[in-house]
Amino acid sequence: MTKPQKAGRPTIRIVAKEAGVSQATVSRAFSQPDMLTPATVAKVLATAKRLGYVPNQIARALSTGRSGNIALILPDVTNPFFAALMRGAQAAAHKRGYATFLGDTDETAAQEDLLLTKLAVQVDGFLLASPRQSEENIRKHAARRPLVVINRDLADIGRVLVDTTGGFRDAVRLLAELGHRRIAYVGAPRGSWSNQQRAAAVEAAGAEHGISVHQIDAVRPSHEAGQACVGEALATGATAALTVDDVVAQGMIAGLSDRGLSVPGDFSLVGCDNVIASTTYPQLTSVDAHCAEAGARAVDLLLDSLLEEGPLDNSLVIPGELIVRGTTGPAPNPPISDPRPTTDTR
Amino acid sequence: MTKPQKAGRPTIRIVAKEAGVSQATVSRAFSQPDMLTPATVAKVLATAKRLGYVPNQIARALSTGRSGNIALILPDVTNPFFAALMRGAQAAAHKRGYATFLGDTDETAAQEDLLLTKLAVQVDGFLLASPRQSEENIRKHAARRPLVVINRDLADIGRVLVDTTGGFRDAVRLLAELGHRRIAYVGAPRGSWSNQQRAAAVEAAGAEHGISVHQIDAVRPSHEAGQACVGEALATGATAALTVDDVVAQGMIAGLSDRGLSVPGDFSLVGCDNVIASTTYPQLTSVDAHCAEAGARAVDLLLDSLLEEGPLDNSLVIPGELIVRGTTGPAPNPPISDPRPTTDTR
DNA sequence: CTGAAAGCGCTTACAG
DNA sequence: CTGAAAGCGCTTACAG
Repeated sequence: MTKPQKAGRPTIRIVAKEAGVSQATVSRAFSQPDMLTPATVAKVLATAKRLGYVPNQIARALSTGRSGNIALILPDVTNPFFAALMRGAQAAAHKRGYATFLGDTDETAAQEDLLLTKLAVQVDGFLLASPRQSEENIRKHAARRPLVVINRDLADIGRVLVDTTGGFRDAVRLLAELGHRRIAYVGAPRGSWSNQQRAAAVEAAGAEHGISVHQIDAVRPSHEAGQACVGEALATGATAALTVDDVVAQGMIAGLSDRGLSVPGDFSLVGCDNVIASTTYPQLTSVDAHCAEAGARAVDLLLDSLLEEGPLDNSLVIPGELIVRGTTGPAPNPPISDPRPTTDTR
Repeated sequence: MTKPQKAGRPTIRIVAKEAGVSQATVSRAFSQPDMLTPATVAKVLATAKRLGYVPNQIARALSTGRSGNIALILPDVTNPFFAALMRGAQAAAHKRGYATFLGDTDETAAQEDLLLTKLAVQVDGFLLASPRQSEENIRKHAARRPLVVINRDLADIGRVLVDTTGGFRDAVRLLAELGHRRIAYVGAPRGSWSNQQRAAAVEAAGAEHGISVHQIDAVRPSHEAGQACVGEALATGATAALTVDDVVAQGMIAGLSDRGLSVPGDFSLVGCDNVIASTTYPQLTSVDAHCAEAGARAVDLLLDSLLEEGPLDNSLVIPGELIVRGTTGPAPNPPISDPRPTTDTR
């Protein structure tokens, strides 16, 4: 086996010989220039540039134990929330000189575990978004490598939490003021922290305003699942729904329109994340989850922790607030009923 | 500086001592087990497992020159086309034991160049999707590392091309049959291969069917840009538009609805990619770009090429076909005119 | 089939 | 401020 592409790249030794200094000096010119005379640094850097020398990260990593990489593990890049999160995280990492591995777990705990294990040696730390895994397992991985969790509340583990409680409470209040008396909350996956948090907020706010809340579990936070939930929502007599994310809400718009029902005339809808919300038609009323910011702040938390000793135990809460757009309106009077209650939407 | 987390991980030496064999034998038990007695392999693997030993990829990479990593460089993960592409690529790479770096270039050539340079030493090859960079630059990088380009046609460089020509021709024919006589093509970015290909297909098919085609450049392939193009499209007297992707088409739906115009009653629309097409309202008629498949096949091409000698020169064309949904209908008679021709949509 | 040893390209105490 | 040398954890000709 030939070692691919080795031929062309100059090593530290070549540069040292060419510049008439030792390897150590070349190394220092790049990593600790203040240890050297400005003149030496200049000389080394100049010949390095002339030869096209770039420090080999892999060798550096083996020697120092630091790779300059992080990994972002998430359930599904195709979900706009995670895409935005990733964009924010990648940009923040790049700004601080780190490269980013991506691991898409396809919403499964097993893939999550596998990726965390496999990438461990190649990264200085992990970002784990909306983990589907057991707490015990997460702690096991966190003990091995610095790890920041996004949207899961685990004591003593670095975490960034988007707290949408306030936004959902405001949304319920808005619906109450608009005259809605029965509402639904559509969530998924059942075990996810974000979902539980939002469900609880809706429940509490519903009680406070004296309106009844029906909880619906979607199979997955997807467009299809949202569409498929419309029948159940209508069957409860709800005139409005809040959903775990905008994708599900958008699915519900489609499901309602399948039945000839329009939003917000016949039914009101509130989504969450605010990433595709402004692109749907009609534009979604949504709780802003500050996705990109959450990703960037998680990177900061992780990289800051790398500079210090001791375990990583910072948590950061980003409040998510309600953004009112075009899918919330007065309750219909009388409440509409499902025009095709017996038909499966699939 | 303490070397982070080094303490816990057993090395090959520990395993060798514990199993009573040499380091070479432990190494071979993992990478070339058929060189050893089954009994030896079993013994080594057992003690490795007992000690929790996992081969250190970094050390392996330094020694062999192969990292087991690839990088996917793309303009914007937030664009559903690229998100789907990435998902396909990452899954295919993972299936073959490779980890994937992600580089988001924010649609700029400079970031693209930077990421390609910085990641070079850490990867065995690159996937470069819809490059915004000069051909010369791409060739420079391709000479350094195996590289497969997606949606750019560069002779002698490995590439996967989604050929949507047929789909766009069919779309124009469909519009002609529906009675449309003036249509628009809305594209971006101007220099992109996909955009040029689609623009040319629409132009040619328009000529063939005797209908006039007006070309519009959107600033960026985004929802906002699509929305902003509606005025220009209506001003040309077009009754239908084809767009470079679904996001732009969705933006046009919004822009039309801003003016009280409905789709497909007042205006017909054809998008491309078919990734969010089924989630828009109304559902978009779109040309399927087989995004996930393109990503997966590009990975296969790249990894296959790593096994052989010589330069990488395979190209693969994936045809994209028209999927008719709800945004294409008969031409309005007479053609509608812009209800607010002088107002800026922004 | 197995081992001893050199080497991958860096970094970093330790001297001077 | 600079250098000689050991070491990071593997792999792989080369012997036997």
